[in-house]
Amino acid sequence: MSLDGQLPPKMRLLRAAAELLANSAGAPVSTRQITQLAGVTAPTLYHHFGDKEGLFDAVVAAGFEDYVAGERDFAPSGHPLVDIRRMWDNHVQFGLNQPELYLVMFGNIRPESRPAIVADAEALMEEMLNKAAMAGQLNVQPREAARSILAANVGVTLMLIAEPATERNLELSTMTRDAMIFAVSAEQAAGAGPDDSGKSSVVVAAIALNAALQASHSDQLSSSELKLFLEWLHRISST
Amino acid sequence: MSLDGQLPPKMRLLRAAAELLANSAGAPVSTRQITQLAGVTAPTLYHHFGDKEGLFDAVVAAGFEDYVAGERDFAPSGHPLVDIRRMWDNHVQFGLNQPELYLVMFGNIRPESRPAIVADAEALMEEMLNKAAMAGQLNVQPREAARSILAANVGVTLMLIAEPATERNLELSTMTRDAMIFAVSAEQAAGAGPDDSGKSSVVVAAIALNAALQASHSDQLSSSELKLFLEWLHRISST
DNA sequence: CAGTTCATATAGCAACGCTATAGGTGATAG
DNA sequence: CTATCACCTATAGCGTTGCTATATGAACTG
Repeated sequence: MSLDGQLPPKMRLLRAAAELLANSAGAPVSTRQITQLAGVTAPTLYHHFGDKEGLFDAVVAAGFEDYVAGERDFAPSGHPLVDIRRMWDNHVQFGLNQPELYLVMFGNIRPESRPAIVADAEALMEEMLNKAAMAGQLNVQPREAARSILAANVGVTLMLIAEPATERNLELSTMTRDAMIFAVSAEQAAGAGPDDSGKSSVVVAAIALNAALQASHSDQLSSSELKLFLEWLHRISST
Repeated sequence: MSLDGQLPPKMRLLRAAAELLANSAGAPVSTRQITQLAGVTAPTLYHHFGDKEGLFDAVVAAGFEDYVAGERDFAPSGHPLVDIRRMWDNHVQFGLNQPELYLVMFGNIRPESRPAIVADAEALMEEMLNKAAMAGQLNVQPREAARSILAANVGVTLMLIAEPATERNLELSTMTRDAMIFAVSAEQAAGAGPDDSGKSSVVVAAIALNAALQASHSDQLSSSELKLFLEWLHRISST
């Protein structure tokens, strides 16, 4: 251990905190661990950061710099809504790559006091949505859209973090993402008539059979009916 | 102070914890506060609940009972998607009415270990979505839809709780809610926009069938044909 | 050189979650 | 009625937490 390079103690504290935060599998990180790893005693921490939370805020700010930098790099694709998608995915990836850091940033919720970082993230997304709005691709006010999308983004990321890593299904993210983006985008209302050309007759049959399945007691279903049903559905699927 | 009625200490602990949790404006609640208010000493707490977290879990379980009861009361409106909307709103209201309790339930995220309550809430919503699926109103698998909606629901509620009460804008909730419900509902698409913005009604029918078949119990499920059938449906509906 | 300021260390406080141990209470068995 | 035993609660205290009052060293400034 010991980050005893010749760096100033302030830096060593930052790095120690970041490292411990990144590797502490869920367990809380104590100031004593941090100061020990930094090769420094307690008052130094409080001299520079005032607070344990102040130190964490500083770590978070540094992490957020990277996060934002990563965003801006590949941001201007010309299609704002595509950029929003990337932004969402980047957000989720950031959360999954550094869950502890992410939890300090977005998971430390307390009533009536929200972390400053949330406002920053909101502003970042609003800025991007503004471009979409100017391109006439937005259905609602950029600010409201940003808040809404970010809320869903955070919710999804938190839920993914809480899951065992083996079970994590990113489809939860993509599905929610597309739902939110679609909801705020202007393209949606395009051509969807209330009553379209009518569903194909095969599908109508499928729905009818569905109703029959629900209504009938299970005994009445012969295997031949099921076979027929299978055949029909098979034919549908190949169109 | 003192909840020294003649209730058993276990109850007094539960009530003391609930009360302190409800009124502790964001500040953490200590076991000493709880035991003092309950007129009891520390070991009693640990005898009955094993843990501070165990006690909180018990409080949460009680709160969740109320929450679920409130859901089921006005649930069966005949229109599952309407019920989902109510469920969402009820969730948000529950969070805003008892923010501390809510934060213990849904805000206490740790990597790789999610609170049991989340699974319960997910199951509750999936159950409701199953009805929608059987009515052919669903676009995706009920489970995925439930996870997605709940994630957004939690995200929105957390964000609202974190905001100063005076600034809370419930439109954030309604907007996100409608976006999510619309996204999973089958009514949206028909022939909208660029290609795959909506799934074909074939998939909708398949999902409905899948839900219906799984709901009808047992006898048929043992048939190998049915297994094949279900498997095949599953393959269609998860595209 | 004296004075001031900044940065770090010594030592320790109050509060935390939790527990080893023991005492008290009620029901059941002899 | 006594003995036993399981259950419940209290006394006292351990180890750790975030944090600080105070003191010491170093490094500029006059």
